[in-house]
Amino acid sequence: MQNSDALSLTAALLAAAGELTRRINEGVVARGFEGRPAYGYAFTRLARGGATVTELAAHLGVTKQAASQLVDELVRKGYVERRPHPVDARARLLELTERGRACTRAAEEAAAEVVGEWSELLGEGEVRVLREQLGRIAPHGPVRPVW
Amino acid sequence: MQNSDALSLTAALLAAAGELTRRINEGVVARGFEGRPAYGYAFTRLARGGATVTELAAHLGVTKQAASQLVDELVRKGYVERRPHPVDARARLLELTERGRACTRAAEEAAAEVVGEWSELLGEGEVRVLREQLGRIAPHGPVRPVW
DNA sequence: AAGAGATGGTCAAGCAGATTGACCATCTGC
DNA sequence: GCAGATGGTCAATCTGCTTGACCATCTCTT
Repeated sequence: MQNSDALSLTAALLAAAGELTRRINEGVVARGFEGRPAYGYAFTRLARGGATVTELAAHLGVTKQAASQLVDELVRKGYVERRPHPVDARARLLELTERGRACTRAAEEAAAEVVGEWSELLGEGEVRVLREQLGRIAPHGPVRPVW
Repeated sequence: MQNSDALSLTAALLAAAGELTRRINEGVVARGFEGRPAYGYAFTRLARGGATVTELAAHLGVTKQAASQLVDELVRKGYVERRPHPVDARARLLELTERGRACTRAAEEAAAEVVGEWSELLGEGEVRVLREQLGRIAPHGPVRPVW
């Protein structure tokens, strides 16, 4: 294997990830929600039961201040609520509103649409293999690309 | 296929792309070059003969002003030279310096190192299939992820 | 040959999303 | 019950990018 092939794999990964992210965002917007891709990564964390700002920050790989600003935005747009934490009076439990859950579903639909196209191209089994292999090579990769 | 699986494929793609990008950058730094991941995408364009700022901007998917600022930085650090364009007096031809080419080689080595690990995990053939499939599903994807 | 519009590039100002640093309230362990 | 750790916010700042304005040069049409 040539060294330069390794860079082309990087480019292919970034192209595929970028394309998918872009089209999910488009699909979400087309379904009547406003947002930027970062929302999705917050939603996937919040969807499995609430989280604190600090937990969300860790999930996103940003400071808690940055996560807090994002949450401000999500609250302002009606996707998330800040509720008192049941056992820790310092903390607040972030929870998706009904609209937040609807937006999550819209993202899933949009993603499924694109992946559906890919399945037609490669076959459904191949796409499944792709996901499994990606999971094996970067099980703890960052949720968002570094650059 | 469940809709939610489509999002997990997105996450896996982003994780793998982010991990690879991060490790290439680490490897480049470890080899004595300073930079951020964006450099690499500029280098790959400049490596195949020079380019103008406008062409570089198109390659990177940013405005020509942003590309010009990046080039300022690359020139300041000694990776790139602005030379007069042979046939167009408005334009300038950007070219990698010897140091710029060395940095490109360092990135290729670093990338090959990571991909080598992946080959041990999946097998070399599987990695090649991975690259080909990614190329098929997003042949015109953006060089950098949208978010 | 010349003028109009397109194009390459830069300067300047502003914005968005992130960071660092300081701070307060509350929790936890000795 | 006190000391230190932790959750969260406010404020200031930074970085990378955008938009808008502008000049020099190219290209097309006549």
